[in-house]
Amino acid sequence: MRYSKEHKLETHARIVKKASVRLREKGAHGIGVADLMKEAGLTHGGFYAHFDSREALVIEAFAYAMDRSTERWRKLAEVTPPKDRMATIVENYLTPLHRDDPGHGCAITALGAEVSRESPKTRKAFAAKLEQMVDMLAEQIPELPRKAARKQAMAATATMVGTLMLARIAGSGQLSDEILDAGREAALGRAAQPRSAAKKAPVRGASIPARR
Amino acid sequence: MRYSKEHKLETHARIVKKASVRLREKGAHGIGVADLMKEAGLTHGGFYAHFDSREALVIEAFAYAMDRSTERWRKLAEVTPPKDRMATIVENYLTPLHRDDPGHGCAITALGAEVSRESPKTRKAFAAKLEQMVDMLAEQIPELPRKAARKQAMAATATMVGTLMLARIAGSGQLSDEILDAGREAALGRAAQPRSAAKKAPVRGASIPARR
DNA sequence: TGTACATCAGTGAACGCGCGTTCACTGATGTAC
DNA sequence: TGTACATCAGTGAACGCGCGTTCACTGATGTAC
Repeated sequence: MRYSKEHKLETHARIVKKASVRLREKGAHGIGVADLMKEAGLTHGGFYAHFDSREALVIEAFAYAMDRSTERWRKLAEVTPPKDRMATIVENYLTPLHRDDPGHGCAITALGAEVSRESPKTRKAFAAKLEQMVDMLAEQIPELPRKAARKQAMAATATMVGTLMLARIAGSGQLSDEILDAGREAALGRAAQPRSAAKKAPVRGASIPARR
Repeated sequence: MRYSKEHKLETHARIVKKASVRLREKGAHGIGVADLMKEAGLTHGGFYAHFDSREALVIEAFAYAMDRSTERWRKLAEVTPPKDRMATIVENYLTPLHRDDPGHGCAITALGAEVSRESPKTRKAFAAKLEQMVDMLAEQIPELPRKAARKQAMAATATMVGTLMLARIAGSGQLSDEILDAGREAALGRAAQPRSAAKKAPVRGASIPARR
């Protein structure tokens, strides 16, 4: 069964995409090559026609997840008035929906701690994507000088990531919602003027297609 | 070789203590039972005289790490003027030393994301310890009403945890230090008045014995 | 245009290895007499 | 006090299993003639 030129690329992309979801759900070591291939409708034997090693797939899948998030926030910012951009991102990030669906959510929260323990190659690849994301967020604060905007973007990212992680540890009950509230308020207070809608239920996915 | 009554308890405690370090360093699944026992100077066969399963040790080790951290911050607050307490904790938390020594550092940052994927039993045990830590921190903000203090404690914890995680992803270079700076500033700005020493090198371990 | 051959993405069995767990055994020390 | 026995923390071999990786093979389709 020999396939057309694009077929291999499509298959490769499908494996990466599915892996990026399952790895975020189960952790960087929580799912094996065989199951990852099954996700893409293949058997494990074909894996090494696409990747040099399991680690190579992990690196690609992490990069994919980070790129999708960065792109998602960038698009969300694009359709939002400049002064509300950071606030809108925070509100879309710190939601019960995001907390309860790590597979389609932020790779930093889901995999960041594990990444810091991986090989330098994996860690550095992830760090580069992290910096890209921070840069993109800094661009959403044009009213500040570059360096200050970067600092604010880093702090906002840290608060969002930390809050989401604490909320996931707490499960999905009252404590968890309390944590989301606290983090949202803190990140909003620092990020920008709270929008009029700041106290209403967040609207994640309303103006931007849900990530898949 | 039959031992005295206390001997088993001492051995048990030693296994838990050593495991809490190695698990924070290597991740919740990054080190095996045999190596954990070797850390305590024992062989793997004796493990099940002390624990029902590997997971049981993991739960104890996580609880131990969280208790030590909570106690550490509580003691540090005790020797600090009330209005500087949160700031002092933040300064002691967000340091290159802490970033580069996860084994003796915060279990939330090192293991939180993995915990959220573990069994409900493990996750709930960890969540209970997290809430204890938040309560302890809230007590360090007596000038606020209970609920507001809790919120602030949660937000500060989230910012600290998130910042430390981002800094570890970034390694130990310039980007990483920039992240620590940004997080410190954000957490301080929210936590309390920055101390006069806020811009100097942090003094982690100066007034409080280093954790071991 | 038609035919023979080459290609290579994908299959499924097999590999070596490390893991969590089990188990028969050891032997120093506590206890019963 | 002295002696025989019981205890049980700790040892090290063995188990079953799942993992990442390798490999001989397949067969539909591209290519050479």
